[in-house]
Amino acid sequence: MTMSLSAELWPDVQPETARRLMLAGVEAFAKRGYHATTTRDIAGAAGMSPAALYVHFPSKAALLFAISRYGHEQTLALVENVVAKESDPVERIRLIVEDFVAWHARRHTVARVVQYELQALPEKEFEVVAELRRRIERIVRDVITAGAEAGVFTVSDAHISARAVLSLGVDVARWYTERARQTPTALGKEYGGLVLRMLGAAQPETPVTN
Amino acid sequence: MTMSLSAELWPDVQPETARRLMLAGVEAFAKRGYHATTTRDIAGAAGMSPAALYVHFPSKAALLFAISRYGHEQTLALVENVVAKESDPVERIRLIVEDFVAWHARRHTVARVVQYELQALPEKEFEVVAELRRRIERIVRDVITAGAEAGVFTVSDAHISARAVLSLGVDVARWYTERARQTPTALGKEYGGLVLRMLGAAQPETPVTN
DNA sequence: ACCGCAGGTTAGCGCTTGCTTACAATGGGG
DNA sequence: CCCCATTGTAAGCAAGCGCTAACCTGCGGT
Repeated sequence: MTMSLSAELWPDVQPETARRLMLAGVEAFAKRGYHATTTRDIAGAAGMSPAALYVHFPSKAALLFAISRYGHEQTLALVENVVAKESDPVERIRLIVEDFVAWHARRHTVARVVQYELQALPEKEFEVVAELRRRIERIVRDVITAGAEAGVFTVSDAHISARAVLSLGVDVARWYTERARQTPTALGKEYGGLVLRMLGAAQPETPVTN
Repeated sequence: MTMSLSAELWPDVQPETARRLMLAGVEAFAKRGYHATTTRDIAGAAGMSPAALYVHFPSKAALLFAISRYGHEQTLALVENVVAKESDPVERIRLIVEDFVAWHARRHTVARVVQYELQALPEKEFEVVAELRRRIERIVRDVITAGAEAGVFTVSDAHISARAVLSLGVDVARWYTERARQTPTALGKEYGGLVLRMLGAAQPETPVTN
């Protein structure tokens, strides 16, 4: 049972035409940036007339917000999921990084918009996603703090460490392309190992897993 | 002997008015993005009429290119400097990261334009800075490879490791602000320690300095 | 058979954009 | 003393922008 990419990305957006517009928007925003993209570009790429966009979204900014919000909710869910399923700080960080990095690689087009087109959001909409971002950062920081207190991590500042961990994941969206030599999953595992060493976690026999 | 920020950033650009335009451009591009910035914004911020920009730059894109090129040349020079002065791979990486991170923090406004407004450059101009970027990445990768062959680093893929090291530095430009709790220099030292652990370098007595 | 509405189109409005043209002021060299 | 290069301005053009008004069309419900 294959499904369209847009249905996979935004399963609960109806109708399918709205999803096609979001997909066209994501691709254009990721490649050229929000402000360099015209509503005609988006509608044209979705195979529709310029005015069709306004049947489904009140403005170009609202389309960006829909994309940005869904993306942030997905990454937050990812992180929350790990914390819910696993309690060991080391494994929590490993899995968070694996999933976070893999998502930013597999969904690098969406991720590029999510991470780098924030500033284009109107103030109110920006505040909504900013709150989601704070929750993500807080979770990572708390896991690191817990690990440090348990003695399994060696860090001088959980704030800075959390930033560094997220930086590694976020920046993947900037450089990853389909032609990369590693699959998203493999890259996630690799980065998981790098991060654990960075946090001074006790090491398994093979320092970096393939 | 104090000097204006613009003279400090671009000492060999003449006349001073051109530098003021570059400074206004940097600030606007960093805050709103290239495409959301108008030539009227830039000229206005520099205290001039809209047409004044075209006395010193043939186009808005040429202004961006001047900013981007200077910035890339500065970071490349930084990295080349370390390699010229130091030969031990561990110290090379430590100093590269310290300087690279400190630059991205201290000059975060310029760095934001350098790292995130690339796509707005016309193709020819983009190719010029892309070549500078490749040289930076190559140097870092070569140092890591040398360290791995000397047995002082433990990495499974120098390509990925170099990307990760640069990611940490680049991403600083995205989140650093003047209100950050660490000075650029302190942040650089902190990140130097994190990176050395990430690369599996043999550790001094205190794993993370400061 | 008819309605109403969701979802689409064509045409175009009012405004802003990057950039150009024509012209003014200033000041150092012959 | 004049000349002209340099550095700036005022005014405005052609194109493209986000968005809207007015209208068309097919279809499920009664």
